[in-house]
Amino acid sequence: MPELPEVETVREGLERLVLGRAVLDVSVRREYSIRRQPGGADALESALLGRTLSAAARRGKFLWLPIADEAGQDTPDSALLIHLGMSGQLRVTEIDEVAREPGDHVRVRLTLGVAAVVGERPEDLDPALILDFVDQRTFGHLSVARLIPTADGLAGGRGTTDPLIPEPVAHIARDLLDPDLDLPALIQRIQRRRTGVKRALLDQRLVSGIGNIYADEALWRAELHYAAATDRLTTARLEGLLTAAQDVMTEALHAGGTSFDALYVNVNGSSGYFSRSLAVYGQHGLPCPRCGTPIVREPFANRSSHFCPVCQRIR
DNA sequence: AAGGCCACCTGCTTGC
DNA sequence: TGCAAGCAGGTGGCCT
Repeated sequence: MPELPEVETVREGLERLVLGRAVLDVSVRREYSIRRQPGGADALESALLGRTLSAAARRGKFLWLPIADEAGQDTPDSALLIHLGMSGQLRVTEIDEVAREPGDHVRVRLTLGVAAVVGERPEDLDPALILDFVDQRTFGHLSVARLIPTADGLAGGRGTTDPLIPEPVAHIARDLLDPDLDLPALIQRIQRRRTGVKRALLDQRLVSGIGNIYADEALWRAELHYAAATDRLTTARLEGLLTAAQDVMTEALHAGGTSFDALYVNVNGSSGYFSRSLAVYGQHGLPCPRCGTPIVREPFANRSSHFCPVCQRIR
């Protein structure tokens, strides 16, 4: 499901709904979903219980919630790290509405305390919440990770000003919506690669957040073939491609953001509103919106590439 | 040692 | 109808 726009939509939902809340209970229903957690469920639980979720940050497709001892304490040194994989979702529900057992695909359930604001009267307190990590295919995962300094000393990602990043995310490059992204440097790094341009777009160590959908959409907008050699692309061409990727993800983010209600943190990429705006992804056999030629799907790196055989030629 | 392949897991769709 | 193969939005690790 989730590429950058979907994960950012989830981050915004978390920022709105769970900040300042304490973790009251941790229930791991599928060990595999916390396979990256050293020490397993016990370690996850003891790292989270009683701690406060103090921010909602994102770089590329990785999300993290820094955890503090108490609301407002010093800069946290660890965070709850979440990757949604192919099919992950987060759902927030008021505890009173959860009368029945979690559904089959709920892999981890957190119970979060009331948002404690000093001076607030009890009747004004928000109710406790359930935060469910739902994941059909279980490629997603969740763990508590140490926060370490960023390589460039700048903010770790969207949603935080701290120059810190979870250790397992340190190798992930800044994404195209990150204000601290160095675009000229990225273009040079791409030109120094000897590979096909789509492989470069999908390499999260080079630029993060782009997945198969937005890679195909950006290549179509920039009129580039997925296998075009990176070391033969001009700076102008690459600027056009990266701008197209920025545009398509920004548009998807705006479309995704509209389909939200207050207590449902959703991930809805292809089934959501934006799927109607896709030019090539999943559109094989349908006419290219630019020239009318039927869109083609070809095997690529154990998945598929969708493109217009006329607009996107190798030269 | 950069580049590329594949396993990891579940469930739905397609085709014989 | 039944069963197998194909397909799905990601990525870490391992091979060359």
